[in-house]
Amino acid sequence: MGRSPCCDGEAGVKKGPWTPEEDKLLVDYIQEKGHGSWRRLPKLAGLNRCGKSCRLRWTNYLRPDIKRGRFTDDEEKLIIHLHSILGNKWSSIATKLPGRTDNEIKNYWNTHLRKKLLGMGIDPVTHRPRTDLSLLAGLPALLAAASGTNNLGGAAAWDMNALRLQADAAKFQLLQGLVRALATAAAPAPAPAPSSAAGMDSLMALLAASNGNNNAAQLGGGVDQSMLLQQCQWDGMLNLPALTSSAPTSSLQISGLFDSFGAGSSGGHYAGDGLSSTDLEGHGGSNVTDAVAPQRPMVAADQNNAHAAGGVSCEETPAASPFDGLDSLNLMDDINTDGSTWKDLLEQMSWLDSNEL
DNA sequence: AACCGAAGCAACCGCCCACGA
DNA sequence: ATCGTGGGCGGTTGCTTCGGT
Repeated sequence: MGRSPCCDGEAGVKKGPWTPEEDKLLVDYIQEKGHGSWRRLPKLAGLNRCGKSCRLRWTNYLRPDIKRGRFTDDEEKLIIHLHSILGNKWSSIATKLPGRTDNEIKNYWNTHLRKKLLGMGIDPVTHRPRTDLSLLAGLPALLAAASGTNNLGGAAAWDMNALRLQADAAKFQLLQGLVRALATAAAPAPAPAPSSAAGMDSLMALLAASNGNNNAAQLGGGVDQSMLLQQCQWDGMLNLPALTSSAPTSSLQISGLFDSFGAGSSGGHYAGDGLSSTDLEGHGGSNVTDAVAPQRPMVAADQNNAHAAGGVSCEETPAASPFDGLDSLNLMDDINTDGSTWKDLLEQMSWLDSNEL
């Protein structure tokens, strides 16, 4: 059904950019009498605009409490965090960012943050690592072909970066599954949440087993497991509500696991999320930093992206971060001549999926 | 200097929902 | 219970600006 546009039948109603004179008419009228009925406002204010246009102009641009200018790092992080929970509920997100309008946040998301997340290998819709299995399935051949030359051109190099992001994403997903498996295994036990050391040991054992080789310190590609684990920890915290929604009995275990890991991280304590929409009530206004997402450890791709996009986390990551080692991530080493390593990984992932908690 | 494509953003469009008659 | 209206929302468009060639 719906209703007809408010300006239907109003021939000659002006559209397009507002002039300073129109702005003044609108501001003066609203400040003196309030907006009242938006439909009647244009005529009363002497504007040749439709009411809807007036309302939009006022709420998105002329309102005196609007904060203009560049989004701060904290605002960026908060938007990303809220979007991971609320989705495209821009008005809801805007209520947590005083002075920002839903339209402004929406535009900023579409033009900046969405690209930034994509560049980090994170799906901006699900906020999970991107895993294009069809691409991964073809990865061994692609990498083998790419490794056939030591002189990659620009396009080929770009492709390699994309492939590395996909590879990282696959590992993150695998690790998430392992964390869930660990939490479920621990669920029947009445014991308190595992300590950081105990949790780390258990995960290391699982990772070693899952890796299918005898080198417990490596998870392919020369990536130290503890580094990947912390990456997984960061990612797991961001996605915890979605992960635990299908396994409520183990959510506390998972939260505890992440809590204990997070307590010692350089980014400061960040409790296992478990954040509901009602929890958000306390995260607005001056407490913006209380609600921001945890700092994601940097990987090489992040640094490239942050450099290009004025990233939020690059400068704040200590130079001596253990994740600096990921700069040397070399996926070539992940691939056996027959590509069996990636095949194993994909099989492990499908096993995890078929045993969804 | 001129042209062109990309990026950014203000504004519009159409649908939906709440509410009152 | 139904219908019409006002207002709000998310998605999209198109203009402007910027940077590269």
